[in-house]
Amino acid sequence: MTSPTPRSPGRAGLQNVTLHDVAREAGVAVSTVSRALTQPDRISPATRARVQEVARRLGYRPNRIARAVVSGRTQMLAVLVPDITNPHHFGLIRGAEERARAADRTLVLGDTRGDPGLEADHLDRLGSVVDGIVLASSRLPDADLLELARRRPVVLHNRELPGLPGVVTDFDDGIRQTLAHLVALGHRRVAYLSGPRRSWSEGRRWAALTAGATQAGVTVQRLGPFAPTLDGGRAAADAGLASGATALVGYNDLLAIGVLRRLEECGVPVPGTVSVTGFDDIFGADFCHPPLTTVTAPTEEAGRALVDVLLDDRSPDPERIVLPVRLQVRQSTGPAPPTS
Amino acid sequence: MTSPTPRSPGRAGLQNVTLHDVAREAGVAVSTVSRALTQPDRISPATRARVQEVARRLGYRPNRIARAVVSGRTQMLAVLVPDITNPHHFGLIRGAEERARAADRTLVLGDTRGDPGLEADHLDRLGSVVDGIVLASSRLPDADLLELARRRPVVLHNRELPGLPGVVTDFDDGIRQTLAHLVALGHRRVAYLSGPRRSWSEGRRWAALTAGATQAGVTVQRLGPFAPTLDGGRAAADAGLASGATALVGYNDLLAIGVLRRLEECGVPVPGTVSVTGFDDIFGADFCHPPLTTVTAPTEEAGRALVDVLLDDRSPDPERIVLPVRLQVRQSTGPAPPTS
DNA sequence: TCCATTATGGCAAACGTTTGCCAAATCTGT
DNA sequence: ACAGATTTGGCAAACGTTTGCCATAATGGA
Repeated sequence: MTSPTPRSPGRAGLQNVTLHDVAREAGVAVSTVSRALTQPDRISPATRARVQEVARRLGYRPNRIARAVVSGRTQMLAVLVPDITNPHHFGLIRGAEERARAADRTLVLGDTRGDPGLEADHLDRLGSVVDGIVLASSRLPDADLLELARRRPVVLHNRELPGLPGVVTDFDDGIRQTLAHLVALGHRRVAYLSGPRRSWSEGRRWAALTAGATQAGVTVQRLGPFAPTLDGGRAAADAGLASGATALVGYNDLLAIGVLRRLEECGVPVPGTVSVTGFDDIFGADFCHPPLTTVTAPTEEAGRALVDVLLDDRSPDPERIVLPVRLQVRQSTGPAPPTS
Repeated sequence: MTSPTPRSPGRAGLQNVTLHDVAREAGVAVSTVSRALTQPDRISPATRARVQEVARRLGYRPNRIARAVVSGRTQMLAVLVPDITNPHHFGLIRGAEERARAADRTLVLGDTRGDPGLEADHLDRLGSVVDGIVLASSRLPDADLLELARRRPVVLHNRELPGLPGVVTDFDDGIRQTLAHLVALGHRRVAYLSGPRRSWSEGRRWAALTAGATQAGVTVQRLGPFAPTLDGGRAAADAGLASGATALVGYNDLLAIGVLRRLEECGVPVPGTVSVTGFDDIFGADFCHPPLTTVTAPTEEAGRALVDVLLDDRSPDPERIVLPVRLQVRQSTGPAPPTS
């Protein structure tokens, strides 16, 4: 069973059997074949059966590209995340996929590496191909986003922009809970290990932190920015130690885990000397050493909500959903050391 | 600055400005616009400049769908992985993206969840859209893969199939190194915590293990199958302990880390009572507790090689690349306990 | 048996591009 | 100033579908 009759190669040599082939073989018009396959009620049972049989026998597969050129829809949705290797996005992706599948859409994923240039590039390529776009933690300027949204439905994750629908994690509350936890443990000097300055969530967390700090009467200083990665965390650990703070609030878990690793290497007891917290509750946060106290968010629900909002485009005005968070206390936080 | 003149909505209400619009505005033919933008040398500098100016002013974006319907190529490549949340695939994805970008292709990612049905579904939807497909650890029957390959260029990762190009990790050598390491530590009874039976790599690992075991004069038993996840590992831990083996070889790191967590909970010293190894060297393998001895493979290189092979389609015969592995010894393995 | 419905299938246009081919215009060398 | 070569831009077909519209065939009621 080698390759069968090498069908007419066409210009691309790829297209297999088309509606025309089926039509010719079945002795009917192209339109009849099309209808027999997509609107069966429109064609008599006899013809329909014959056409379907021929289509099956020839191994006909509809060309979705050609279909899209007339319908204007590809039934594909794009999800762009800044870092696909960040476990934080897993839930989002899974949730989005679940809903996309339920709505009979194909999800395509893209990784922007947190680079606005790459993000724009991806959008340029995908923009005219997909029916809608989920942008997670976009780093693009407001103007670009608005312009994009004029061409395609767009939903933002963890970025707020008047006029565009979005789903955001309740950062403020997460930071508030973290701070309350630390204060209850007796911490009075807190250092924030900041992430990418251009990131919306970074600004949001810092704002919440300063607000909460003044209210609770503790001092908080901002260190960094650091790369939101394990390596970034290693650098952040040193800065955090030098700052004299007794508690380090990391921009996210990736960074916080990097901090923990560095501290362990340096023999600094956690939480004995310094407490560490993260944000996201990613894969690994519960089995690093010590397990990380962090803020957990319902990311799968976020993914579901994002796709729901995207597909539910007959929105009166842009929908805005805020997802609740919860502080997951583990062993990386403890009472502040007695000194100070 | 609200939305500008709402352009003619068309049937889909999405298409923005087309070649026709630019042509009309610039007072030239559609074909001239097309050429001015894609083959600049073909058009006089004066006309070219005018057309480009108009295109820019109108905000023209080529419709890649329409472009694809004539060229037969979308410049998109698909990468399908069985579990996008498995850190093992990160390197592959990153490497593939790097090469795709270099070749000016767009990479779209799909998650099959290790389910042949979903995998087929994805292929059905993407098959007629992308120019080529990278299939990582495909669970599809051979026949399906061959049929798919007849329609689109396909490259397999960690699956061997005569007639199709592929890139595989040197499982045999990885298992061999693992076994040698354990034997050197004095282990004589080894248990293999197996993964999905349908997986090609599973069969491969087990074969290598039995072969190596008889040669080294140690006994090895196969437990499972277990789900290749953290939870699967928890179940595997209990089975492993009950087996009386002094060393547990996990199907992959995800499973092995699950084993470690379960053992820690149960207060079983690792490697004091039992040694544990994994495969893949994923994110987390170096900061779990204790850090995991595992086999590391050049996954980024795999990703690059896969795309290279895919694009280099003028293959005389299907290319087959085997990537070397290295045992990364950490603290989860140690001397066999003195008993026995 | 005849008229009025309804069911069925075909024709052709359309979607937004690219591209082969041709005619007109411009240039070159004498 | 003229023949030939080259450049420039337009026409129209093509890619594989979907779909509005029309003509014919089949069906129903009287």
